[in-house]
Amino acid sequence: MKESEIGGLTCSVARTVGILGDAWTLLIVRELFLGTRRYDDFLAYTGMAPKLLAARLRRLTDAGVVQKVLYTEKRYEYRLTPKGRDLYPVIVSITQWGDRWTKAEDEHEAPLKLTHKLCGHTIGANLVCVCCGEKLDPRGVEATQSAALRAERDKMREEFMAAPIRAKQKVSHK
Amino acid sequence: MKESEIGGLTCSVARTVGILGDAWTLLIVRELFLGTRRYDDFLAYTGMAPKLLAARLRRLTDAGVVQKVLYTEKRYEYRLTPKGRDLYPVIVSITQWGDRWTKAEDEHEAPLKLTHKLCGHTIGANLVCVCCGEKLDPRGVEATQSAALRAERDKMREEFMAAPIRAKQKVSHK
DNA sequence: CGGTATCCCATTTGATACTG
DNA sequence: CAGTATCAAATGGGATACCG
Repeated sequence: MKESEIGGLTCSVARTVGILGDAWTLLIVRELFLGTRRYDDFLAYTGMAPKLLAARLRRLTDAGVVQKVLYTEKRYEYRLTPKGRDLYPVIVSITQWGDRWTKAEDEHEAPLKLTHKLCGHTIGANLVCVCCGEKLDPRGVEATQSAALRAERDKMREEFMAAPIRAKQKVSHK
Repeated sequence: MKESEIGGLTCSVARTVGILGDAWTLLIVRELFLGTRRYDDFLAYTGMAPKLLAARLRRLTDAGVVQKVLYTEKRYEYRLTPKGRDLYPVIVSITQWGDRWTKAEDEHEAPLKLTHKLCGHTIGANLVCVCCGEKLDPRGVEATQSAALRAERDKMREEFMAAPIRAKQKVSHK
């Protein structure tokens, strides 16, 4: 399979990854949440090549995550749509994981401090069950695959096993 | 800047993205949370080339997200470390965003149903403030950059503006 | 089964220049 | 400011071979 085909799979992770799944795009999303809106600012703060930025912004607008908004006669800026703003939990989760696990020895301060306006405290974000409000962890959650997802995974596995080399190996054992 | 240098920045998002920031790696992490542990199973369920899988697994083990565990005399399997397991909020956020926004017209069922064992209900995960328990959204949170982050961003911007072409453009306006 | 190594072509990246 | 154009270099990815 090609990287570009990942977005076409049944899995929600795969589909999301098909839109956001590269480093530059995630940096762009970070910038959007920091308030960056202009082409040159994205260039300046991410350090990426113009061609790449253009391609990524097109992908994000095509996906409906970002929209081009006219802000003067002929100047556009890029803003998150509601769909894009809904990526907030994703970017916060990523940020907090980075804070917890990638901090350098001599760093005592998180690069980005998130303050919750409502209670005035620095945020530790938790992922909780909407239903009962308890914190979620892998052990407390059971994942059930839909019929469609299971079918697709089984098919991938079968195709993998049926590859010429694998098949030949099986035969050679007789 | 090169994509490979992103992980060296001050920003937590950039550092995390330096480890996880490509489509294949995120699919591998998905598989790990689904219980996949063996090399060939990763190949089968992701459809990626062996060379790429080897490179990604090495990066993940180097980063301490995954560890190789001997499960027979000479067979290794790949498991999430505590650092890796802590990626759960990231992968769940991604999954749920995909469920909400990338579902096809004729799909009525989420590909992956997450059931919270404690309360027995399908999960809708919320990101909440640890302090007051309220749901977090971009508008309710204020992001403050650390001195180090601000310095790095300013430097990037300056370097960008100082690039030969930009400088020349400024001069030409005289 | 569980990988690593190699060859090879297609695509992408990234630095820089150029344009409206 | 907001992009396109160009081009050399790197990476991707597919097939297959090979080893414990």
